[in-house]
Amino acid sequence: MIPTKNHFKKYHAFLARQPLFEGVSEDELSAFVQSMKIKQYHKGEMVTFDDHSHANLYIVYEGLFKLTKLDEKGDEIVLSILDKNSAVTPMYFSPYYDVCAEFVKNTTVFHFSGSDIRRFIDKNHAFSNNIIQFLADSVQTLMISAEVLQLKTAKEKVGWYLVHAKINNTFELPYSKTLVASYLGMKPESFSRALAELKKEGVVLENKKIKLENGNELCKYCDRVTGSSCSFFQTERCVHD
Amino acid sequence: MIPTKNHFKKYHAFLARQPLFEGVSEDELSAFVQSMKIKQYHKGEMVTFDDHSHANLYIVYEGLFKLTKLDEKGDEIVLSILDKNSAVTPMYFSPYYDVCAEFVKNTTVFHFSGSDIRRFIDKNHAFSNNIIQFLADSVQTLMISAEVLQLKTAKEKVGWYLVHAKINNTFELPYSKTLVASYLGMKPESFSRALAELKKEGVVLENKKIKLENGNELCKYCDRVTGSSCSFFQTERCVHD
DNA sequence: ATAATTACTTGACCTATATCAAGTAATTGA
DNA sequence: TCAATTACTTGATATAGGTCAAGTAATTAT
Repeated sequence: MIPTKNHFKKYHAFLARQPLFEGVSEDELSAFVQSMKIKQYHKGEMVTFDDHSHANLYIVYEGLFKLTKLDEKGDEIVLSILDKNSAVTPMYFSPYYDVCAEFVKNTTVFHFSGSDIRRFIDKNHAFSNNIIQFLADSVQTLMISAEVLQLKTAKEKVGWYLVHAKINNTFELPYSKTLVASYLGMKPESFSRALAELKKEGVVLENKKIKLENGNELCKYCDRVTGSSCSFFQTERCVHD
Repeated sequence: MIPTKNHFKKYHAFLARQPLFEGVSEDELSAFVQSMKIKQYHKGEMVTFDDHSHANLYIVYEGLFKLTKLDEKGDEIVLSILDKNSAVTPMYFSPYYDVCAEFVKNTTVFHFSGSDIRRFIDKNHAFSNNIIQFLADSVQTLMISAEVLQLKTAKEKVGWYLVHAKINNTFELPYSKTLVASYLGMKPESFSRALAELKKEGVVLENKKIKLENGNELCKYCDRVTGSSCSFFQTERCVHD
């Protein structure tokens, strides 16, 4: 699907808000919108990147899906959860690396071909730097995930996940328990039991809303990078130094 | 330590061989060598990146160390093992992300300051693209590690690690069993038991040398990305399609 | 509005790998 | 070269979280 003139302004404005396009001029951004393709996926769909789609860069306009890696036995790991404004680019990966996108909701993604992206990188310095920052963020996120998945107990994993919702002030679990559990590398049963443990510590999750008795019950589950965007950070209320 | 004129040519040649500097002209490379600093670390040393060293890019000239993340209990995960020619750049990471370098052997690293690297990226297109490729490779490696660590059994993890040595034709375990075990997120005892299991399948590890009865015993532990550089790949001897 | 489906919970039980312990083998360093 | 240290192995035991089962609650679709 090619964006109609009708929608052009809307998409332009959407891209302008993306960190990937920060510092990119209006004119240059228009060139991006011109080369952009739109694709919709249905809830329940599972798509693997083939040689061709490997070369693309994707930005989620609307919806929800998870990037997973499946093994022969049918077990899966969730590499990341992507929703509105998330981006993913397998374009620099080996074409033999087969990840899978599983769509949790009906989803609209914008994508750019590998050759277009390479052209933009070559002539647009801000964009090139944004790509570097985007990849570096991905590296850091994956390193933190590795740490969470390998070092933390079930209760600590859930506490760690919930503390994000406290820091961004939504106090809400953004996805279903099952989805979050799989992202944390645990089974829904274990997630449920971990929540029961946390309840004893004053952390209650009631229809996706997190309620805290004193307000600092989740601090012990926080990591420093996440904590650095907390309003408590570097005050005496914060556990980090 | 600043490189002496004496060593200048040697270091220049070393950098010229690094993928990070591929496509960078001789002259430009000389500018890199000028701005380069050298640091040596001793076996057993443990160093965390402070606000300042966070900004650097490091390349290992000689030696061996592991990048780890420690938790309060003293448990650690090994994010990567770095030896000659390995590179690492925390420069794009949050200054609050505290990883640790543990030196396994006496090690010499070259490093470049964040501001120098940013300058090089701005004026050198090939270098900028190399940085993008380097970060993308890191992302892919971390994703594959996540998969190996979460989805595979102890025996599968060890088999997966050993298959690399078959594919690169060294048939040698490059590091100590304990180090490899920690990289695979397992204890030395489990590594030892996994090796005992593999022995039953015809895989023998004898003073770091891998011996195979038929030659294809490790193929079942291979992943497609690793397998794509195997001489069996896309022949009938390969398990991948 | 109601049936069907999916999400979540709780209990009983199982299993892979960690832990602890005690030993042998290999490496390092005076 | 020999003592000290570190690396590795093997067995016994513990445990966190997975699996299976059966139920309730919440969504979704007709």
